[in-house]
Amino acid sequence: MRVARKAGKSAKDADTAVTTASGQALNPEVITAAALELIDRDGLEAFSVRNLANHLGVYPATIYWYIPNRNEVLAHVMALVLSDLLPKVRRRSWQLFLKDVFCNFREAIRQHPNVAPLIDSQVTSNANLSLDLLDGLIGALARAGLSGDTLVAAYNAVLAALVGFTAQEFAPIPADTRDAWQKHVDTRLGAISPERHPALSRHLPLLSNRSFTLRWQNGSEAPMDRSYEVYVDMIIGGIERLAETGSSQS
Amino acid sequence: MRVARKAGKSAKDADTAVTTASGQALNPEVITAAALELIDRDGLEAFSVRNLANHLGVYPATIYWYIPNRNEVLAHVMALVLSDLLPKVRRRSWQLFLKDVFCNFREAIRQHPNVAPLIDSQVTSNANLSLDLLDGLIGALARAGLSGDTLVAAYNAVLAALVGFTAQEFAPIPADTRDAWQKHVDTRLGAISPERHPALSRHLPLLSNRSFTLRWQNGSEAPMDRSYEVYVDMIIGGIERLAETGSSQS
DNA sequence: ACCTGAACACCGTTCAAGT
DNA sequence: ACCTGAACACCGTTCAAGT
Repeated sequence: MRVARKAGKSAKDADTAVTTASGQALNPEVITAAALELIDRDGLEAFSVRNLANHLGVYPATIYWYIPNRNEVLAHVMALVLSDLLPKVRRRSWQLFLKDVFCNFREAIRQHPNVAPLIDSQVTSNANLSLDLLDGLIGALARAGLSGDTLVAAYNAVLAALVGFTAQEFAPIPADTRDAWQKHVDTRLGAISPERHPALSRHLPLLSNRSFTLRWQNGSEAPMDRSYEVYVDMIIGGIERLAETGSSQS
Repeated sequence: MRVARKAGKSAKDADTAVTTASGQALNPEVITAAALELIDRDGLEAFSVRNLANHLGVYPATIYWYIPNRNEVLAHVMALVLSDLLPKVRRRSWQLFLKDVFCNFREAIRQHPNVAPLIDSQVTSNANLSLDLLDGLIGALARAGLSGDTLVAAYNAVLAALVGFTAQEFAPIPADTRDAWQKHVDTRLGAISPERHPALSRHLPLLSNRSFTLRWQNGSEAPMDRSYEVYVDMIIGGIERLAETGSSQS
C-alpha cells in the first residue's frame, strides 16, 4: 500500500506526489495549499492528516514537524481562503466599503464551498481575518459616526452577519435530504397541512429550495444572490439607523 | 476494560449505566437525551458513539439499531435543544414575535453551549426547527406586509441572522487562544501598530474580549447581551424598512 | 534539521451470532 | 426484536530511530 514513496514515480497511487519527489520544498505554505486542494476536491469529511501526507508523498508524522495539529492545519486553510477580503479601492463611503467586504467574503467561500463548515469555528476564535480587515471594518464604523458601546455592538453585528449567511448558504446538505424532502412535499397534506401551518403551506411553492431549511441544494447549486443583497442592505441600513439615533440608548 | 456490563454494578466505570441495567427502556429519545447529557458534560470533541454506548451501559452496535449513524444522533440532539423556540404568548405584533424567537434561540443554545458548532450543519440542512416555528416566522413576515421574492429574501435574512450570531457567540475557543492573544496584546506596538491599524489600536481597549475575533472567552464566560439586542433590533428594523419600500425594488 | 517507520489509543460502522 | 462480541478499515498523534 505504501510503496515507492521517495521515488514518487508510482502511478498506482491515485494522488501524485506534489513536491518532495523533486526537492524538499515542504513548508507550512505548501502544506496548507495542498490541504485546501484536497478539501476542494474531496470534501471536508474526507480530509485527514494521513490523506494530506499521502498527497504530499510523505509520512503523516512529517506534517507535524511543520504544523502542530490538525486544527492548526484547518486554521491555516481558512486564513488562506480569507486572505484577500480587503477592498482594493480606497476612500469610498463606509457603506460601500462594508458592502464590498460582504461580497468578497461570500465570493471567497463560494470558490471553496467545502470549507464552509469551518467558518464559525475558525473565523470567530482565532483571528484568521487579517488585522488589516478588522481595522478597515472598525474604521468604517467609526466613519459612520459610531463610538463606545454602540461601536462594539455594531462591530459584533457586522461580524455575525458577515459569516452567518454565507456559512449557511454553502453548508453541505446531507445526502438523504433530497429524498426526505420529497417525502415531506408528497405528504404535504399530512405534516404541512394548511390548517396547522397556513403561512408555510401558502408560501411553500415560493420558498421551496430557495430558503434555509426548506431546500435540498446548497449555495453551490442553488445560489441565493438576491437574498444576500437584501440581507447586506438590511445590515448596512441598520448601521445607518444606529448612527442616527446616536449612542445614547442604554 | 469492558467488564460487568449487564450487571451494571461496577463502580470502576466513571459512567453509571443509565437505563438498560434495570429494564430495556432503550429508544431514540433516551439515546438522544443521554447524548446531550454527555455533550453538555464533556464537550462535543469528546463525544463518540462508543462513549455514548458506554454511558448507556450497552455495546456500540446497539445504538445503530435505533439510530442509523452518528450524524443522525447529533441531528436528534439539535432537534431536542431547539424543540421549544415558539413563543407561548399569542397574538402579539410580528416584531415582538420575532424578538421572542431570537431570544429563545439564544437562550436554548446558552443552556447547551457545547452544541454551538452543530448549529450551522444541523439547523440549516435538515429541518430541526419545527414546522410550527417556520410557519410562525413566515406568518410574521406576511403580517409585516411582505410577499413574493421579498418575503423569501426576508425569510432567509431572518434565518441567517437567527443562527449566525449565536453560533459564533458560543463557539468554543481553542485553548491556546488566550496565550496567543496575550502575545498579540503585548506586542501591540508590533502587529497592531497605531500607524498600520489606527482604528483597531484606538478602539482595542473597548473591543477587547467583548468582540468576535478579538476575544479569548466565548459567550458562556463573556456574554454579549447588549450586542445581541442591537443586532436583533437591526434585523427587525430592516424588515420594517423592507415592508415600507415595498417589494418593487429589483 | 528533517523525515521514516512503527506504534498507541482511539474512531464509525458492519455483521454474524446469540437470545 | 433486540443486543453481544468481534472484527474491518480507518483516525490523530507520539516517538525512537535514521540521515
